[in-house]
Amino acid sequence: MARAGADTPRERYRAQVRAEITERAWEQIATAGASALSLNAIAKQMGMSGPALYRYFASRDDLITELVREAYRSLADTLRTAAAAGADLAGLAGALRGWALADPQRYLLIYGTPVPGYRAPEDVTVVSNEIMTTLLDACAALAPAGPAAATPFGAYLEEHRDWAGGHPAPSEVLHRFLTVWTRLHGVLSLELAGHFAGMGFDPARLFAAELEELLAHRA
Amino acid sequence: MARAGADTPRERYRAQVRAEITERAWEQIATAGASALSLNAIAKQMGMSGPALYRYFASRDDLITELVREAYRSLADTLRTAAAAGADLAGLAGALRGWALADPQRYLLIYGTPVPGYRAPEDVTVVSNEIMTTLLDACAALAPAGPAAATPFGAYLEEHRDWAGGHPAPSEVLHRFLTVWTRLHGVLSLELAGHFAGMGFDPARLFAAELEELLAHRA
DNA sequence: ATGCGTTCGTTAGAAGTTGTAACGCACGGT
DNA sequence: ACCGTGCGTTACAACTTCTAACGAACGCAT
Repeated sequence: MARAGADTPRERYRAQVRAEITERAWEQIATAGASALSLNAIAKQMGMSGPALYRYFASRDDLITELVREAYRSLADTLRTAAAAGADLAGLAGALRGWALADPQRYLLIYGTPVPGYRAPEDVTVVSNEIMTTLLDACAALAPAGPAAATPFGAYLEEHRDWAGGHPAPSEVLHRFLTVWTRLHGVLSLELAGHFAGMGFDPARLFAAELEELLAHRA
Repeated sequence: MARAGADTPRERYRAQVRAEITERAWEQIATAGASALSLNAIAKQMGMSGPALYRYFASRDDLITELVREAYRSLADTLRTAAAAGADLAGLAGALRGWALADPQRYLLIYGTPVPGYRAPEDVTVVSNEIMTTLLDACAALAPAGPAAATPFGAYLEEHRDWAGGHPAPSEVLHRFLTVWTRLHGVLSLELAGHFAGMGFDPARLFAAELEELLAHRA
């Protein structure tokens, strides 16, 4: 009987083939988007017949789900590594932007347009929580959060802070985290979607300005 | 010879069929997303054979482009109407959110994940500019913009304001518009993508809080 | 070393998609 | 009343995902 993390030759081969499949899939997604991902094309690139891939992924959606998993894990690793290296919120924001620009479609696979019916599997919500916790920690480490930081929405969040998973941060910091998240995503996603393309200014500067204001008014 | 806006019976019929096609297309997109749009399914819903639709749209991408056009026009009309009715920036933000929530996939068709190679046709950039101008006007009408509003990025924008199309607003207002746009989009797109789903708080409150801060610190 | 079972990759095929080609028919302007 | 333009049809090509059945190779156990 094969255990979960067993290391039989068959499983090592299987893991390697799965890795090559996702690698080719990332190439396709980067150049043509997730909707254009073709199992047949991947199979031909690997020198196999189309149906062979179904030994490794039950369906196309299954492969995409694995890609979503990888994307979440990659982002969580990137942020955790940066935080472990002593990065503050500004450092994490920079790491986030770098990660997103390295493969825009990978970022958009997570935070872009979702398929209406799709439900993410349980394990990605765990990694998603790790990402949010890393940013939340950085927000908490920023300011002593004097009483002037109190906001009406922060007070409202006091009664709706279950999503923070028992994080000890005061509700003003939760509010702070949400503004950090939404604002960085706002600039980043519009940049990745190309909406600043013909406008002539450097999106990096807008991102930096938004981050600046985020660090200055620590309301 | 048929002129551009002619009203021959044939053209009226053609316009009506095209309208019904896009209507069915919007239904499909709303329930299954843009990537699941099927010309065949639309044709069967209308009681025609598949290839018949190619008399009205040269390709699937052509249909989607028309939907993008309709979405841009609809949003531009919504904002222009609200502005004409005397809505200030807060009113426009509310109109924007209402329009987005009415059909999330329609919003995401414009501001969501783009297909890497896709280039929007010229006429949608015109409507897109109208949308931005409406918001820009509302930003300009807000504050007298005292000298305290000057920002480094605003100064940078002074030399990169071609995209504003000769709008007379000072560069600080241009910066203000960009923050309004990116922040509202940040909250809205994460809400529409369902990333606040399991978190228990009301996204409307976060949107309102972000708008509040946008109106308060008119930096 | 020699089975034997699991797993892999194959081909064949079903059901779906977009899109083209060729064929009538019916509508509308002259 | 005619006659051309445009519309809808069926047939087909080329693609997609995905299932089914078959054969071969691989690895574990004896």
